[in-house]
Amino acid sequence: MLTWGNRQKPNTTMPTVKDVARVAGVSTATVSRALANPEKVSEATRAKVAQAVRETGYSPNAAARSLRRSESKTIVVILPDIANPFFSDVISGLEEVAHSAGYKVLLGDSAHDPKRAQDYFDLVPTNQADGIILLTTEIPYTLVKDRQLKSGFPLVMACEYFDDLELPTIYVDNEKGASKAIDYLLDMGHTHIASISGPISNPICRDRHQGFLNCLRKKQLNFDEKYLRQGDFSFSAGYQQGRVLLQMKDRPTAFFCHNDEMAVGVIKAARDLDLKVPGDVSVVGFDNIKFGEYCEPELTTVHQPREDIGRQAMKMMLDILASNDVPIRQTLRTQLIVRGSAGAKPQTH
Amino acid sequence: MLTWGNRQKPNTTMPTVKDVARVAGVSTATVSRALANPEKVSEATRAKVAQAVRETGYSPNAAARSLRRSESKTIVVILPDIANPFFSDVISGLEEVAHSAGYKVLLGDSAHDPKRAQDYFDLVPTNQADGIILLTTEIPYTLVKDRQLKSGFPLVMACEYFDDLELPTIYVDNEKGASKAIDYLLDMGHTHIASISGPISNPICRDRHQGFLNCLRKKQLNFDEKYLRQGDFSFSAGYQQGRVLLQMKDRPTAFFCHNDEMAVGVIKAARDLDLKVPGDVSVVGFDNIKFGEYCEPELTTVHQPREDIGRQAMKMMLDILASNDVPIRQTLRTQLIVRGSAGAKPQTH
DNA sequence: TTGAATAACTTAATCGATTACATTTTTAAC
DNA sequence: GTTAAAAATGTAATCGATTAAGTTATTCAA
Repeated sequence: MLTWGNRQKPNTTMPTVKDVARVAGVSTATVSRALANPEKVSEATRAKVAQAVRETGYSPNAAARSLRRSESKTIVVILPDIANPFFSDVISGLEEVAHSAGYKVLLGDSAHDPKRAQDYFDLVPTNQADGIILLTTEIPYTLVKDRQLKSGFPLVMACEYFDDLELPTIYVDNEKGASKAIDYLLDMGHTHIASISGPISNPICRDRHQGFLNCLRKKQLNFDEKYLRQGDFSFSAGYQQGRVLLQMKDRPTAFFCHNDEMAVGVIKAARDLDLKVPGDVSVVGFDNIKFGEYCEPELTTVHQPREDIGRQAMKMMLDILASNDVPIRQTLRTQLIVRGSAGAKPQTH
Repeated sequence: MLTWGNRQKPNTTMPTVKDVARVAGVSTATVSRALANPEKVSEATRAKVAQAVRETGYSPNAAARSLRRSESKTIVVILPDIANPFFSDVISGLEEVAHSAGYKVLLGDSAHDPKRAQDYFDLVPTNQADGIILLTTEIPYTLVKDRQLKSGFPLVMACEYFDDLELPTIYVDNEKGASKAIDYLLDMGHTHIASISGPISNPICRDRHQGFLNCLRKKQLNFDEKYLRQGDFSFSAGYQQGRVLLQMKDRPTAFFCHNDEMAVGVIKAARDLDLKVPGDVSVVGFDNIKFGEYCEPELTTVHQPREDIGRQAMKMMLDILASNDVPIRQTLRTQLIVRGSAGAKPQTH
């Protein structure tokens, strides 16, 4: 078998400021200044240094810089599950802003494991990261609480939030988002609407459910608790819970799902039970993931501006690091995307 | 508006080895050794140090350690597009192995921008990362070539590969994978099979196409070049190319797509043209993304063990860093997943 | 009890960039 | 031509952990 032979630790050590200084015939301080504060150095010297940098192929050692400056130009992003497509776009947005400000993004998949989340949090005091952006509440509360108490700890939440913690947070108005979906279903005559929620321990799920209930109340409709089911945002949770609901004697005629994957799961459950969507059952999702446009029927859903959330979150973080004031809570707008998975209430029902 | 007030740079500086040494009543060298090589320190001292660490809440400064050790315990993973669900699972696998070995994963979305890729590569010589794992060939060839020439540069490829570079690589046998799909379609009587390929500049796409052609040749069938179309692995590429092909007079009866998203795009194109899948057109994808189980019809596809690829790639990287021999090319097995999107060739055709 | 070998520590140099402080050079005003 | 102010540069300390080299303490054999 062809192998990649024993690697010799690079014998060619990288050039350092000293090398550049020697080549340019100046002191290391001048080199450093020429690079960081060019305006504090004479035209001529600047040129000499630039030339020496080119000649030597110098680029500054990040560890040394971090040590001296106590900053790493790295932001940790903690998310519950990297395989969830919802987060991809948020991350794109985060990355974009981070990169253009010279920051790197270190991704922390907490994998539903508190120990791991802890590890990632520790990167900040150890100077490996400058701040933490949380995309999940699914980590030990005390972990977050403790940091939030230290007012110097750069911590930003995005997409979700903690009820009782005053953290800079960027998310969507979930209550209103849900209302848009429910009003739409009510307008189409549905009265038996089921809800496949995310974990109700999650504040955004409670908000969405609240939006749901508000709409019913406005129409003097009661919500039947048996129509509320919890899932974990996965396809299969939607499928399973959907199946249970669809097999009830008085099955709902419409579903509101707390994310698109569960909505797609419900659609599949309906298909397996020979129920037509939207003929027999209407389904509305949340998030507007790319895939929704390609399922059958195309998914009616509530759009979240995911890249924007990412961009804003990273901006907040950079503001915090620059000691600028930052809003405690900032919400972005949702939008109902009407496609084909929800229709009029069936006559026969 | 409620804001998060000006952050005071943490006044409470972190404890250092010195602090621990003072509290424990030993030298810093002893502290360091007690933590790194406990067996070289007496039972009693070890206990004192442990206690002092607990008391002070010490945890070592990563920048200082990196500087001294010239290693960062960080691996950069460069991928073309983080929003592509194919990569999520690969990343999960990478993360898993990295984390359990005390390494962090820094994600680099090259966003199809050569400049960015360059930036990420530079993290290694500047000591911010110990190695690079490439999940794409879509970056400047010279960038990779240059590094590959330095035999000390820790570089691993996964999922894809460069034709003419001897890099440690882990991927799937694409030719064989494609053959499984095509043989299946041939067995069902199809003779007019279209191929929606990824960019043909991509070696894995050439391999897949080769597998395709081999199967035809074995059956003495010719491949009509007009049935070959290139896409960029997106839903919409599949849709567009699929639409074009399906509107031909002698439209193909089956499609082989180089990934699942394009396959789903083709299915949608067929639906829009009132063609039944698999009644009128059969479609086979590649990758076996989660979503394939939830479309209508469920997607027949070629499975790639994505998490495994990720795990193996990271293992290779760690081996390289430990100066162990590493195979130049390692392939994993694909598997044909038969679901509902491909069926017999229509009679009428 | 002595000496050699080993174990347990300590001292101090080191990694490389940054920057406070000190020194030299230039500029500009009179 | 002086001189004060401003600009440019140099010197050396610093960030915090690691570790080579040196010192002291302990063990054990004879």
